[in-house]
Amino acid sequence: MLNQMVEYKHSSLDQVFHALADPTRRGMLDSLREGEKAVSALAKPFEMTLAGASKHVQVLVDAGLVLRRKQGRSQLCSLNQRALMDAYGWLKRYSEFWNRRLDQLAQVLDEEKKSDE
Amino acid sequence: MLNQMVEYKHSSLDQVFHALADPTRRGMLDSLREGEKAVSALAKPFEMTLAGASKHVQVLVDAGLVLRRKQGRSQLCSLNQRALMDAYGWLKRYSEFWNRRLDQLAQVLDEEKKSDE
DNA sequence: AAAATACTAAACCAAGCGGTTGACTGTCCG
DNA sequence: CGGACAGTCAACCGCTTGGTTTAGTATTTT
Repeated sequence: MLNQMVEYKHSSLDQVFHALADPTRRGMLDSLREGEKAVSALAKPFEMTLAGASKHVQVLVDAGLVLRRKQGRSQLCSLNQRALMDAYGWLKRYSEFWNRRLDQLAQVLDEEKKSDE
Repeated sequence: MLNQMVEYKHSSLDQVFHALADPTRRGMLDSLREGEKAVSALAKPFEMTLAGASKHVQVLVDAGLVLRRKQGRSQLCSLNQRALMDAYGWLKRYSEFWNRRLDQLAQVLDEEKKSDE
């Protein structure tokens, strides 16, 4: 529980977006949408040593995007909603920005249409 | 193996998320929501040389997040919707993933509630 | 007990990043 | 015209990144 609180300390958006900026890591997240997977299973689709893949997983965990739990000699990974939603929420403001602009545009076009008639 | 990576290779998402991973650049995007601004105006809030800020703007332009047009000796920058929406769209899949999971959870809880009654 | 599996840690390397300075190109103004 | 202003370019610097190899620790299998 202390872990959970400390996990998202400072400016996590830096870490989250950085983690998302790599195609291997985005591929791993995609893969995790199918369910919990071991590190070696996540690594399989990529031409890379296990050690390399393990480092990518660590980046995802540090960013709070992925949770890891030990089971036997495996580390089972799963998606963590929190950090993804942080990034999603940040971008949402821009979606709202553009929807507003598009609404304004629609309004302008409507006015023009009316004055045409 | 590499085939499965092809989907993400050369992806502009790399550039977009990389651009978003820096607080200075996110600050510039925020600033641009107020409207078109010159590079020097974008640079002002940050303790940084103009040359440094100019490089950040270049990263945003390369990622397709910002448009630049010349006016006199100024370069006027504005938000570009496309790349932001690419990133937003990518993350949206995870929002859908979690909504689905939450729906399932709600359903399970509903079932439990019914059998309690 | 021995061997195989699933990782992580550490050291290393080339390439890239964020930042600076200094020189340069245009553009505006007195 | 000659400065001042807005910005980019190029070289450089220290640090980080993505990848490797090699070694080591648990854990499972035989």
